[in-house]
Amino acid sequence: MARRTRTSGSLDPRAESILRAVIDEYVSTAIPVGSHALVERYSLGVSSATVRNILAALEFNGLLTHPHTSAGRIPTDAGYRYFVESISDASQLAPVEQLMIRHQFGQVQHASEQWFRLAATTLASANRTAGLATQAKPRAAHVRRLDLVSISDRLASLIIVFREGALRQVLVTLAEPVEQEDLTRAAVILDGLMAGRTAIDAERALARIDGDGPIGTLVRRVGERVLAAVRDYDSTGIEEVFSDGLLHVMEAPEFERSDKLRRVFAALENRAYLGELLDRVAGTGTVQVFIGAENAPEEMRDVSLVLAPYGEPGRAVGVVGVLGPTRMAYPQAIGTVRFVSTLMNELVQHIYA
Amino acid sequence: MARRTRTSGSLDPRAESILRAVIDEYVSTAIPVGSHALVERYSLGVSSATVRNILAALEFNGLLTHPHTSAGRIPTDAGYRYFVESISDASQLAPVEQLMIRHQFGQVQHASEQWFRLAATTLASANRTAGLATQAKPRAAHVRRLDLVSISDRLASLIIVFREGALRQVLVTLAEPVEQEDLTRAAVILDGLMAGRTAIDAERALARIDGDGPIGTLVRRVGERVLAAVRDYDSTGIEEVFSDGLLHVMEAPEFERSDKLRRVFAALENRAYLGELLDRVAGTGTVQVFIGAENAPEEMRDVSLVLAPYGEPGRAVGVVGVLGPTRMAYPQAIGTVRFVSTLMNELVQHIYA
DNA sequence: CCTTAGCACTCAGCACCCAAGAGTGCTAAC
DNA sequence: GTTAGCACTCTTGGGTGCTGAGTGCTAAGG
Repeated sequence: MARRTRTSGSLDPRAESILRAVIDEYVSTAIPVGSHALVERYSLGVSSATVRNILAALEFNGLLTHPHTSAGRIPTDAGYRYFVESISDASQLAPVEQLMIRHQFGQVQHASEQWFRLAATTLASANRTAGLATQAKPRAAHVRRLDLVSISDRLASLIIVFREGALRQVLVTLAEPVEQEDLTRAAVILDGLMAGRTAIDAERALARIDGDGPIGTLVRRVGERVLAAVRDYDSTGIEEVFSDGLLHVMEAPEFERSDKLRRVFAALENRAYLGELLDRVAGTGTVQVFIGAENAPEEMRDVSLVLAPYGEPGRAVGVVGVLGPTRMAYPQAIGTVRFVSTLMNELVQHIYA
Repeated sequence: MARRTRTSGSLDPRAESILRAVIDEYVSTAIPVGSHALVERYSLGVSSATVRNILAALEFNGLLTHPHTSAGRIPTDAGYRYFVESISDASQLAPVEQLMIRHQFGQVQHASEQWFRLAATTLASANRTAGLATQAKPRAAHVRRLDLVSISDRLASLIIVFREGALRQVLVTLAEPVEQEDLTRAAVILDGLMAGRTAIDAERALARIDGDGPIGTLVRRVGERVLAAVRDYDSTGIEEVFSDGLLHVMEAPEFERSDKLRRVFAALENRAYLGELLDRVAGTGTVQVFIGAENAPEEMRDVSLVLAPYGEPGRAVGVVGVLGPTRMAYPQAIGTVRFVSTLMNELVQHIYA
């Protein structure tokens, strides 16, 4: 027994193919898989006894485990990890699926802010898991445009458009009634002052304004609000994590009992950790997989994430991905996530071109 | 037995107080309540045998039921309905709670579009149920402001501000490169043309534009997109139903098994029916309660909704409310929903003032 | 040295039963 | 009209025993 004790390093090809078979089988059935089922369903060319020996070795290596003595084997997080490492480069999405996804994206070209939602929805339905996506967010916010719209006597709506097309709307209460004309005038001044600038530059520019006259005070007052909004936009790590397809996750038998399911929801609400992951992923240029207990937070223990960044490195970056049970079809997930992220790249580049 | 056979009409005061006691007890414990528990915990001044007689009568009237022979009573939908009818006018929220809610709303006065989200969140946490809210939406959309912002050579962002402050952003691809200057010029023309108009008026105005010169074609092209956006805004029944506090619903023991819980999620995704309800509620000026099987769709059978409209009748109307198990603390729910809706009224009136 | 057949052993899952307890409905007395 | 008493019902939980899947080990065979 235990011919190999190294947990890392590559496995004997036969052991590896059996690991694959176990994962394949378990991912599709959710039932622990025994030696007999393996020789029956996969042409391994050996008897169940031999398979048992290999299974025992894989278990010794920490790649498989037993729910109980007389049950079949299930992959451990380490087992999935090994599996994922061994396939992640090769996992290309089938052309049919590529086409289907591309088609979906073709439908909504014009509604920019909907892209990332669509990405989540697409990923969810393609993998039957939860899909996640964030909007592309820049390193340092650049204001592209400012506008002030009168809503009532003393209330105006301040609209800020950022370079990558994100929008912020802020209500501004005014000390005294102001006409739309004056608002427009103030907006033009502010626009000239701040457009194309980052928060720091804009602050400097604003400081040079003289506070004389009603327009001057208005500009100053609104200017402060703009700065606050820009800083806020800068500081929020993740904009908003849009998720879709939770119903798919509910279907997984491992979340049959609602307390298990609760944890999944809690995981999705754990913005702090999600944000950390997203940052980490945004740094790398490629698909990243986080499996079960590799995630620090307790409630993430039985879910896996497959995430990929998109956007222009150093300018605006967002993340798309998938969240599901650790028992997940990783090759499929990695393939679709990678494909969707390249699609999103194209869309972002289209904007910056 | 069966001294009274009328399902509607008022009950003998003693029977009513026992119905209340059953509901009160069952709502807080989720355990079927028996005659013994009632005489023990509520000072009814009669023996359990008498209570049993009354319970039997209430069951005959369809207000209570039995899960099985040797179990206590639980309220039927009709029972809840009777109960709700008997208290709905009186249910004022405790001043302490009013203060707490008011305080929460005080925090975010400036971020208009966040109001309705806050309403949902507040309702969710106050009732430990799911909170729902839609944005206030006008009968006929009035455009308040248009703006065109260059994003790249042939791509511009069209921003439409509606009277009640809602925003729409649409990407417009251009046949040939256009400078921001020309975009601004076109935006000013369109703005003059459409501001303050409904879709029908704006269409007429647009038709009168001559299509000459590059600006003319640009105006026409963008104008079409504006009309499409306005019509779209007009036609979507419900904007978006924001919900929060699903975790609370997951905690309810009746949704222990995830297939039951699934139905709740399905109910939330049933936009068609929700939209219908919201329309119905928006028509009336007051809190409406929809209990269990009173809802037509199958997946709504075991949830109740407490909804109230807010806004200015005939101008912009939205809905706030609560979704939870039929075993819900109705007086509390009705109280908070009513209170939040009046708060939202104040906010909307502030905008239209 | 690896493979395989055979066999004893383990253990979850299921069916089944039984006793306890909660609660009812009915009857007869007050 | 109310209540005590009682027989009856039905869920719940614990306990038992069986079955089948699956393992690990051993010994024989290539």
